[in-house]
Amino acid sequence: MLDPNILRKNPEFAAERLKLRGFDLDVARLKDLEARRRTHQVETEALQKERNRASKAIGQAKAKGGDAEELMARMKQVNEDLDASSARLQEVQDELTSLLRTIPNLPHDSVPEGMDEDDNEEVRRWGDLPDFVFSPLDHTDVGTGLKGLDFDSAVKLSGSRFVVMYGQIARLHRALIQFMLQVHTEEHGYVETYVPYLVNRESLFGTGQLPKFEDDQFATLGDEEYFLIPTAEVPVTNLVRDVVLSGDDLPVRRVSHTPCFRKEAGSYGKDTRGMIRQHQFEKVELVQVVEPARSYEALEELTAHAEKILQYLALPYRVVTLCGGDLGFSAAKTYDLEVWLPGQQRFREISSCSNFEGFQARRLRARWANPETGKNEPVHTLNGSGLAVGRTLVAVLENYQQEDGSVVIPAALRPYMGGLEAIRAG
RNA sequence: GGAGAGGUGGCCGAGUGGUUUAAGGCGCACGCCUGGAAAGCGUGUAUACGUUAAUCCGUAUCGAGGGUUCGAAUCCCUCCCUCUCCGCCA
Repeated sequence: MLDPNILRKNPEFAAERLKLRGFDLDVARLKDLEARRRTHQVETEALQKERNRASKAIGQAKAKGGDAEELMARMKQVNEDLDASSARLQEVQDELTSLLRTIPNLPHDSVPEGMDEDDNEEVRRWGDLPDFVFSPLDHTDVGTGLKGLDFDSAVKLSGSRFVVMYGQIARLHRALIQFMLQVHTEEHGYVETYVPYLVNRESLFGTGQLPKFEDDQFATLGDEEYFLIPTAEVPVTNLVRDVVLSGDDLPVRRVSHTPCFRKEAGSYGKDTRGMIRQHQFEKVELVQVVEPARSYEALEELTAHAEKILQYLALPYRVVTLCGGDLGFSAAKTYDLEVWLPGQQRFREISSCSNFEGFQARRLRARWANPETGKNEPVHTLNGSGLAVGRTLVAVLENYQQEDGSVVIPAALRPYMGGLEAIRAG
């Protein structure tokens, strides 16, 4: 949720910033609703004041054994007016709230203009693109060739957009998770965090998936309503919901490995082959909760932490700043890490690192006691994949494939693979 | 699945229809006291919105929503959540 004071005091400014992401803020409607809210609020409060005063007078009169009939009769009219007035106020407030909830975050000043991913701005590249003497396969062919990936069985069990893994490939997948957790906890100072994979409606609202993106979420059937988490961001960030942190608690840095479940509604026919876009995938997620003044510094750090994994794995990648039009609903600024996939001859997203500023924090009522102002103020929240495990497996299979169909195991992963140096067929 | 208890400010906790304007305590902040500290004493200490130059002040908020009433933390209804015990269970 945006800071309501910005919308109240300077809606033109908000509209200007929102234009950058292609969102059209109806300033006239907003102003009209605000004006009406104010009118109805003043009116309602005046009537409430009248009621409170009269009630007290009645109480005092009765305490003295006096007669309060006349006063009580007069209150009938006041109460009727009050009912009507507060109904009008409620109506306007509901309309304002639902409008407010559909407004995305304001992009940061440094966010480039643009409509879609073609307008994203490349910040830097790391690593040399591999030079294959043969024509590299995509991960689907590499994995099925090694009998480590099985999409046909997954279709039987569940349908499309799932995978079954066997043997050393399944183990490699697990090794990636262990390796990522190891680096982030031991080298980057994150606290390993285990969380529920089923969450309630309130949690999804807190991080911004609801109410707007309910169609993308899997939910359980039956009396109890649970949503399957689309990312660990949801449970981990919601840990600070309704919490007032002290300055000493900050920054909060948590890393969590979870499966993620997404309907991928609206991406029918996109990436149907292989394990790029799955309904279920593993991810190691980095979450930070920081004091507002430090959040952009934290975004750079968090992005570097995610990059470190790709560097250890010697996977070439680039960093792009998402343009306004490509920015997620809750984010003020996002860097995507895109890894090179030789099978597709292109860079593909493997991590998304975002600063949400106070947008999530206001929804979550996540605050900190600012020693300078002496007030409880919204914190800033950030997160980023460190990394998407399935896609990292894809990148390893494609970048480390050999002409004979085997896959060399990156040196950094060998300790997690019992020293194994390559995965071979048979 | 069954039975019971509970939800009040940053925390604990009193409060069964009207001086509750939410007592009291803890914590915190400031002051007094002190050579310095502790103890003690005093003052202050929620959020949002409205009003305002600012203060004052007003209104709302006692898990949520609805109802009864001139008036609800308190009575009634519905829902949510937490805890305890029993049963089942990896």
